Amino acid sequence: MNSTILDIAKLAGVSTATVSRVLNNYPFVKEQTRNKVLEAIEALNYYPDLVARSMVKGRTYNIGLIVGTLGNPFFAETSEVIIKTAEMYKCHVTLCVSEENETKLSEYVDLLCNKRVDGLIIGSIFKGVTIPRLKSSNIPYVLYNRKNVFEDADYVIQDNFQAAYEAVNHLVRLGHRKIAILHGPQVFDSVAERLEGYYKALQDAKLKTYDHFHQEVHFEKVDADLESSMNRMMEDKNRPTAIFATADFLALAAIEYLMNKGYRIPEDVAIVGFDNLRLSGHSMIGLTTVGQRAEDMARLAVERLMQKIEQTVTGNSSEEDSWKIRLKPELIIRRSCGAHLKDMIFNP
Amino acid sequence: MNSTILDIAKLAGVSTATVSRVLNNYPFVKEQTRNKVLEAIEALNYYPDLVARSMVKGRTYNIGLIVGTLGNPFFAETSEVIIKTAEMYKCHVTLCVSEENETKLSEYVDLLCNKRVDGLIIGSIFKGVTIPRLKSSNIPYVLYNRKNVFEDADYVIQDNFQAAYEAVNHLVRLGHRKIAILHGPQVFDSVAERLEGYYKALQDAKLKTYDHFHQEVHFEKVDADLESSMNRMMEDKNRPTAIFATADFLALAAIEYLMNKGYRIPEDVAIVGFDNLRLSGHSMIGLTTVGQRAEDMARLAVERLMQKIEQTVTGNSSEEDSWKIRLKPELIIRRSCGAHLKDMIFNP
DNA sequence: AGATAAGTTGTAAACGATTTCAAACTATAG
DNA sequence: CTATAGTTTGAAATCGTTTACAACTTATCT
Repeated sequence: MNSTILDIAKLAGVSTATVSRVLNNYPFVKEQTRNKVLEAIEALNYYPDLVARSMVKGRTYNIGLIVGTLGNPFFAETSEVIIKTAEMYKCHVTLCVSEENETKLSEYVDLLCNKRVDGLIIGSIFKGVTIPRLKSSNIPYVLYNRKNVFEDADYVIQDNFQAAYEAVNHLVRLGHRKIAILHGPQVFDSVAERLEGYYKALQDAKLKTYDHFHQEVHFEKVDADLESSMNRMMEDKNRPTAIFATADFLALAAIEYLMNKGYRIPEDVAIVGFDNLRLSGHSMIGLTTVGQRAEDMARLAVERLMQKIEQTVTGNSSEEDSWKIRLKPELIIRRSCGAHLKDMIFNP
Repeated sequence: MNSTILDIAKLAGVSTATVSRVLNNYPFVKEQTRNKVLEAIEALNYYPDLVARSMVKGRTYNIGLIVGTLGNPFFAETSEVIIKTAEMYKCHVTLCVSEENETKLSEYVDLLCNKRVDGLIIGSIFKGVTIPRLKSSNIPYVLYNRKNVFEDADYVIQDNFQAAYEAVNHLVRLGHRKIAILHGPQVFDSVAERLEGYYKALQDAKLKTYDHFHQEVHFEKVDADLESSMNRMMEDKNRPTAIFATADFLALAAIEYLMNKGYRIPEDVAIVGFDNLRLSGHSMIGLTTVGQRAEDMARLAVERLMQKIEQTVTGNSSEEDSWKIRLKPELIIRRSCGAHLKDMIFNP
């Protein structure tokens, strides 16, 4: 169907080697032959078969990207940045959604390796999990957003601990003494670190916490889980006056729950989230939150991956350089924490 | 580095043909040899090279997906559904973001074809544009969300005209006489159709429209554009009492603008959007909007594409079946249109 | 002119699988 | 015991490129 390099060669009256040379802009091709070949290419409407090229070159110019779900705006946004950045290196990306499922993740890695992707970027990984193929094959890969598969993996993440600490501390400084936390699954090290930040902030402020003050929500059944979590948290006589949610979408859901129950935000309950989703900044919402440097994370991950791929291909993987980056996020103060109520601020 | 089928063959003491046979579960391989081969595979930690396989099979089990931007939740969500659906057909997807740029779109199609993807799903296409490679190569492809590249392309879209008609008509029935429209670029046929629906609804209700009642916002510079568009619309003495936005994110931005200017929603200005983004349903927002059947669209697009690929591969492209699907969206009534204000409804 | 270098091309071997074809082996029936 | 059909295997071609190597031309220098 498609014409091949051989067709071109025949039509132009040269060898396939020569065609390949003009295709790849080698020097030392006589202008005259180059033109003959170019004409043949034009005439036969030829396009190179990148699959064949990949096979002999040993590079596909494809990288694999595994994220939890594109329903999470963080992943959607970073995926786009990754795609665009990869493009600067002439790479395409094959996108997989793991649904945060360990088995699927492992299968994707296998499949992508079999497809001979040049490298892997993984945004969806779990605390203690090791992925066999990632160890056995020596494909370059970079983690982002989460770390902790095994010791020596390169990654770029947020400083989750610090960010959570500051977020909670902000609530403390606004006078809150009863601060609860609504968090995602602890198998994500990011969540675990945010929890630690929360506890440290409480401890430094000498505040007590209670069992019903920290509630875990499972991502698979957010709606049901959230309802019961919030019930446990708010139906106790000893109610929190502020809630730190480890993700904006949890914060938004909490707000929804609270408003439906007749609580005012932030007067009755102050809320701080984490992520800074686009909608969180909307004036009808005004969620105080931790702004992730999502774009930086995505871009850095790709740049590092490309560097590793380059090393692999040139065999210069000499240096034992590990690469672990921890970005400093920023607290974005809006309405939901009550900081705009002047009389409250700095008046503990 | 990686072991090949030849290594397996040697170790197992058979030919590569036999190895291939057990790899592909052919019948007629003696149990004993099968086991020898399996052992060798195990021993050498062998994984098939899918690139090589693609070359001889003439199928990559890869499809290309081109969307405008993952920043648009509609594309993020549909991309995920497409990825998951494709997976059921054992296909991976290479995702490209065109940024709604015609040239890029064309280049992506070229590149993806060169990569020998089995098919293409395109969500980002323009009204009059033709993409040369789509015509010249006979790669199967399906459009979704927008149509209208050239006459005979398969597509699945919303019934944008009807949906817009109903949305505007809803405002009419709520008693509004001055209904404006805030819309995206008309190069998208979806937008153009929504405009037509708007005009038809006004016409049927014998309502007048004014120049400053319809404002176009360009996606590249939404913020600046929106500000000036809304200024033109609202600073006229003859102000609309209701606005139909052809996209939720425009509606949300409009709400933000209006609230900052001190208007109350929906008492001063009623708003209806289009998309039903997740956040539009949030109780702090309550945007009345048109619910797209995004998931259906995505799933159907993949299913059709796979069908076409199957036809291509078996050569059964006999029937002249064109496939054009128009899904019926649904109006989702929430607070922003004012329908909950009982005294207004059905009392024009 | 002859040596040397530089430019230009073609032959053939990869890359790692699948697949056609024929050959060899085994079992069954007459 | 032989014909026949059904199993089981391997040799070699194939997919569409790139590339190492050798060979042949042409230009340059002494």
